[in-house]
Amino acid sequence: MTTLVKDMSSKLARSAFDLFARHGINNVNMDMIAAHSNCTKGSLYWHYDTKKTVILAACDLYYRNWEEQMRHELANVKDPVKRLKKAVHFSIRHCMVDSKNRVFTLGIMGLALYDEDIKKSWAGFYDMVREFLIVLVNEAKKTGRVKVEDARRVVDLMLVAFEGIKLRTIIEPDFDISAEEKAIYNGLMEVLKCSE
Amino acid sequence: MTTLVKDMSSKLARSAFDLFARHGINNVNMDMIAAHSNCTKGSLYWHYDTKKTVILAACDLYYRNWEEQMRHELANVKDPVKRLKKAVHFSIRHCMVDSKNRVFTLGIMGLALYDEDIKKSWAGFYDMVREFLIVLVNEAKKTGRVKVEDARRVVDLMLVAFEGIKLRTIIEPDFDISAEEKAIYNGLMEVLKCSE
DNA sequence: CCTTTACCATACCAAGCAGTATGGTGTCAC
DNA sequence: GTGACACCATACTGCTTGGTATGGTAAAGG
Repeated sequence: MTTLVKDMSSKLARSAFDLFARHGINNVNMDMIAAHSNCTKGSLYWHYDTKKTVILAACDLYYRNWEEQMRHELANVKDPVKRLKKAVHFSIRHCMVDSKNRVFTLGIMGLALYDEDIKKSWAGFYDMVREFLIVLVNEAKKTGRVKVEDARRVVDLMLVAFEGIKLRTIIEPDFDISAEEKAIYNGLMEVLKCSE
Repeated sequence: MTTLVKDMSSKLARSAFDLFARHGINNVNMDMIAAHSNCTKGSLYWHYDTKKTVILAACDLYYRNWEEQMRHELANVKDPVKRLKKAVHFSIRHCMVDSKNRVFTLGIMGLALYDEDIKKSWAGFYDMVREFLIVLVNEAKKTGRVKVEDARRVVDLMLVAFEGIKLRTIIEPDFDISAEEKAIYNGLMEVLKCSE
């Protein structure tokens, strides 16, 4: 029986993202995505040419979600130093502590090793995040309360440490990332030359 | 025609490592490994039960190689601060700048996402490296020339930044890691509170 | 000398899964 | 009312690749 759904593409992408984030991208097949979306594999292929296009749609969903929530976090924050701190806090909570987002993005990194399109997709998001944080660091620097010579350099270092901490959760199951949130925040802020 | 080889297991592991390091682990199949080793797939399976056991053997080879070369690097270095510096320098050259080792270990990280045995193998190596560096930092601290409160904390941060920099090479093809070697070294030494 | 090990050449299997086919119905827009 | 779109149920294909089978020979060890 036909079930017409408005914005079916988005619904499928969201459904796919949920499964990818819960089980790991490589443990999810197209049959599972169709079943989880309450439609048939034929319908899924009506909207998406390949599994890769589904993965890329899930990526876009993730990027959009990050932007939207980051904008919301900083909406009523005027002070540049506070904005920077809140941005880092949010990133830790959203991309690291949130296990679904963490599992998804680690899976994307794994795929980026072998697939050019997925690599470019992630690189685009990574660049966007970096430029965004560089702007925040430069604004904080203008206040005189943050002593940073090269905003780009400290943001780069902070971001690689950030991704490295996510990797660490793969190999250390006992690494309680929620409990370590404050220590992680302090470590990353120190890298940004912005410690209390 | 039979070709008997001494220490065939090691030869196969080394051959496999070479292919994994050159093409990426997921792009290498058992037929390729047999061909590259100048033997048949039947022979390969005589020595190794599964592809996974081949990968784990290649890991052990990598770990052994790291230990051996690190020991060699520090053989005639007595000064604790010099030993720490040399260790970090060597790690950058061996695990990051060396593209084969970098490709191999990134591939292992990708597999560790989904396979418990590979995860444990890598975790074991990671722990060994960490404990080793903590000892070096503590010895350097004793000289009074390195101001570190918590050796474990700074080594952890340095290691996650290290792994994060490797990830960055996946998404930034123009990131010339050899050219950046000095900047990377300086950044990591700063994290270790050991900058010049 | 006999048994076991260590290989060989070659074919084969299985299994999973991405992706396609097909004949259909319901919905929507004009 | 008609054509295009958006789905359906179900079967099917292809294909890659890990892993196995089989009957063999050469080398090694006792």
